[in-house]
Amino acid sequence: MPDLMSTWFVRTLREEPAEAEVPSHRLLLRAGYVRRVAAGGYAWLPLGLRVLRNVERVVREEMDRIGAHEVLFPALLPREPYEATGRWAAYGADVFRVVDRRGADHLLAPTHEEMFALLAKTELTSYKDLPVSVYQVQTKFRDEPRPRSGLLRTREFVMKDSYSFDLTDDGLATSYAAHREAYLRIFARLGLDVRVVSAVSGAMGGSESEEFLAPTPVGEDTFASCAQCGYAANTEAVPSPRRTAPIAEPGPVEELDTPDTPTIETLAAHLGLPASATLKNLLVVAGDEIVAVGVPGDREVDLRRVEALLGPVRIVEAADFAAHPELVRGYVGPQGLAGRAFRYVADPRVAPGTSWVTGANRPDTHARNVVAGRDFTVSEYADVVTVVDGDPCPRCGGPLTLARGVEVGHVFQLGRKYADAFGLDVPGPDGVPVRLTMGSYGIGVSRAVAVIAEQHHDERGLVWPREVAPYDVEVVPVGRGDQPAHARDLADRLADTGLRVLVDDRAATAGVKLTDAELIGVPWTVVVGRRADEGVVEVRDRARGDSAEVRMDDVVWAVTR
RNA sequence: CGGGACGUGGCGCAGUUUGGUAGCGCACCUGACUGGGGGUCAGGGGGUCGCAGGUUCAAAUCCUGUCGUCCCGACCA
Repeated sequence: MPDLMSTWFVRTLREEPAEAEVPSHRLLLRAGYVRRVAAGGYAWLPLGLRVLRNVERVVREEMDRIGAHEVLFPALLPREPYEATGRWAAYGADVFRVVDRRGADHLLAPTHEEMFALLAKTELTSYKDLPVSVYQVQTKFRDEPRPRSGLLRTREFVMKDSYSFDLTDDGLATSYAAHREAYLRIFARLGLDVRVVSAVSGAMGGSESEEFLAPTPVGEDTFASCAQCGYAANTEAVPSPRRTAPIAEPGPVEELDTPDTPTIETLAAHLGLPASATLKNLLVVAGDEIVAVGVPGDREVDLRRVEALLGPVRIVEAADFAAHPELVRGYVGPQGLAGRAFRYVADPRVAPGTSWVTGANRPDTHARNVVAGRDFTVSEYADVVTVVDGDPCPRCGGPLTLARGVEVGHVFQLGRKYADAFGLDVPGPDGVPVRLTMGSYGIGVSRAVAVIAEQHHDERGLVWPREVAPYDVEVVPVGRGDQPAHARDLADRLADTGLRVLVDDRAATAGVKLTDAELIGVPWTVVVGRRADEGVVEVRDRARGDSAEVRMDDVVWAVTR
């Protein structure tokens, strides 16, 4: 049976909701797909729910195709398993915690690695049970610091998460590859343009990890790609090139009188040197330790990457300088840190043998010919700089291009982190216990709906890909004569063939109905108008924007071609 | 959490500077006309001005506090 718009309780909005900035948010609100309930919380209205279900259907079909088994866990989980892996503490403020009437701690699950590992522990009793992959489509909760951009970043969202269990590293690689392929099929079917990029694993732990980023200007992630060799990575995962040789044989360290040059810009201007010849030293506080981070002066320190290395940090403040008189604000140099207890983390460009102009640890004084490995020691090399457009590709050296994207999927080779935490073993063929290895794989299902809208819209409204569209066809009667009756009749016939049909039988003007049809974005609109009595209607293709006059008997053919 | 903006009928906004009858557009209801691109005319209903306290003869407007929302930064599907 076709659905009738006249009986709907949902209305389209003529004006832009003030709260919405990004296109997907604006259009999903205006077209009546969702309504906001709280910051980062949305109600799915009938149209939106149909799209969400379609995305879920595609995800399930492709997960089932690689042999994964669907289950469903609660979102409300006990504290203990998360204690075992250390994530009760590690997740910090990002997890919603609830206390029950007996005073016991629970959490609203941000992800389910622990629970699936425990399920595997009780259910998998032999090497013969492996490999196996299990998944669920389930609501996740994360107390995001800042919900944003409508459905792109919410505090409650639908995620497909799956987990693979293998006996060997090779097996894990195979399971990982199967998921990766399934993800590519899923996103292709959803009509999403995605890039697979190398990623850092973050809170999940594990080694190999790739993100599926959907390029869009409103994306929160920045990724780098190389047109020459196809390399692509989240900028947080792009390694810095190691500078190989010093430019010339450096002389001894020489102090320079450099008054009023506390910044790299003022210093470079004063000396007439490029900023890249200087060594910038950023001091951060990690825990109760001060760590110096050294990068070429023309580079920005990426604090996210520093935090990936050191945990949460803050930039030193006046009080820290007061507590450490040997640190001269604006004139810090690593040679002065030698012999003191400071950790010195440096970009690989600060390679042994390279020579720098840097602070002399005295007010208004810098030093030149300061050589890494001779005059100071780097305690640890790490990728801590912000990657910029045009940086060399770590694989082929070609120029990298930066672009923004939204993460719609992420695949991890977790390894044995969770298996170790729970003692996840099964007897092998020889009866000796084998420690399992895990992978974990996520797709942001509700986010995908927004990202599809982000990638598929025009100035008139949404333009859904066929597979996820709430309906296949919208039938719009225009005219007061026999058109409404013809429209109902045609809609019934279309629905009988299995098409999902919406009829705009509202008592509205043609303009309102046609404008709404474009806003709602169903792939095909059938306008039953002037020539309905002759059995001729107009079939419009929302994506291509064209239309054709078609005999009513041929509409099914026209919209399924 | 740091920075910025904003809370006034369902939606979009004005009114706040300089305190004095709460207003406009859309939407909604009734009637008539119109009928292939958000149509016209006439009539109508609907608002604790986020909340609490304070100042004042009088507060949407001034003061204090508080809650909420959005945007920019640090985290993730």
